[in-house]
Amino acid sequence: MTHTGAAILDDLSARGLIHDSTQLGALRSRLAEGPITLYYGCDPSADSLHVGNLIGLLVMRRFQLAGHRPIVLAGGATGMIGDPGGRSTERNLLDDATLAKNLEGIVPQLRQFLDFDDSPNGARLVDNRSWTVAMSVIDFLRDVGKHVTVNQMLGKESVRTRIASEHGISYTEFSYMLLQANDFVNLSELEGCEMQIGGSDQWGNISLGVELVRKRLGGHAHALTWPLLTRPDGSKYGKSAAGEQMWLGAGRMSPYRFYQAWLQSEDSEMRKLLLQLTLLPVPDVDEIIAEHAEAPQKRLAQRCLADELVRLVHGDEQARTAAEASELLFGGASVFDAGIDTFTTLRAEIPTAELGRDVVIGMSVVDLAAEAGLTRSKTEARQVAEQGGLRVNDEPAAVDRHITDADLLHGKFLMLRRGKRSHHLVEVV
RNA sequence: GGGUCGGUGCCCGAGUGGCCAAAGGGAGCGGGCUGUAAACCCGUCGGCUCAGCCUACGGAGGUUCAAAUCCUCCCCGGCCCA
Repeated sequence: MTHTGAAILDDLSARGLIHDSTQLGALRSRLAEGPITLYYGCDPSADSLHVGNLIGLLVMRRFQLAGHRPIVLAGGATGMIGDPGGRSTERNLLDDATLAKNLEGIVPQLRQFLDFDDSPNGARLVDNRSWTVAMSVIDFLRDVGKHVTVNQMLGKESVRTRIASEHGISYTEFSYMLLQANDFVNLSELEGCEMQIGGSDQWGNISLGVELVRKRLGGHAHALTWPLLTRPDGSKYGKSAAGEQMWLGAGRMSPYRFYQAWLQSEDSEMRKLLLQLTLLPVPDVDEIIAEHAEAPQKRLAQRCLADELVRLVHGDEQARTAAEASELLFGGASVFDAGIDTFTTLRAEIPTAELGRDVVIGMSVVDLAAEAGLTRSKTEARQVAEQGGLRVNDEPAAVDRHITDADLLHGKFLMLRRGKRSHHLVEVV
């Protein structure tokens, strides 16, 4: 067990994970007294979590490893309302069925990060619908609304920007922060929860919750936020360099694609990413960075990051496969030496088109590239071929190249490659 | 409601009867260099049955041998007046 007691604050600080917080001194002495219960809210608006949730999950993990008790709040109720922050238009309300389906996808992902066992610091998953749905309007106004002034609410950045926008903000979304604040109160009462954590964009909502807990219960309430993870150009780490949404669900983004996305991180970002997105001890990270600096072309740091993350999100087995696939596609080995099991593995990791044998044999590469989805059109395929960027089984293919039996490896696989980084597999069925 | 300016390819933006699939820039894509990077250089950048054809310049009609460019009506946006 690492960083017990208050030492975890020093670790978080060393990783650059503390942005806003309530009185750090008070929090430190509280943590020194013994295990604390804390919570982190996830938005269940999709059936998978995404990179935006990574830091939260990991910070929860760090606390759990330090002996504290994490609660994941799946915002079933708040998810139906929608946080007004960061968006310019009204959000669609989620219905029960969608919510249930989304939770089904998210729960297994949470289990990858946290131990949900019976031990004193076993994680808990709660849904705020359990105390929100049953609450009457009268109770809400009396127990929550009464303690918060509209002046306070209007002062929040998320509300201000929405009021200034042409679409405005509905009363429903305006109420969001009250529901979230009420969550903290309920978790405090029901679970003895004393702290809420979240990204810095949540600070407004979180601090309101802290105030409400203090007013309503007179109890302890602490809060901590981390800075939002951004790229050097200021954009969020929500998408890969290729522009794909970075989901944690294998069904939405294959482990290989996920691995590749992190592998392509910039040198200048590596220390921050390793510190904030992995559980590697700080000294180890510094060692990796030092070694990386001596031979950046080896991309040791990127490999460590990608490997750690795939292992955390998808497990050891997937991390191994993703690394293997990457080595095969980029390591310089010939596809002619690859066994059939390798193709079977690749098949699950990269886009694969299934086509009939009679269709493929005799087909021109240009047509095949377009048909397999490697290019958007035949014209594009032709242009890529003319510029020497189209390959069949790693051999440059001219525009007039046609597929023959000899091109089918193991009698059924064919590797199409566009440029250096884009691969499609064709499987004859 | 009146007036006025404008709506061009993924985005910005030239073009005001033929030489326009339409300047220039950005993004994208391929090549070179390299580290599956950054920067930089070169090329490419609507589609197809590709020396040609088809579809495109807000929408629908019209004038003309010929329209993104002219005319009519309609839709949408900016600004000014009421």
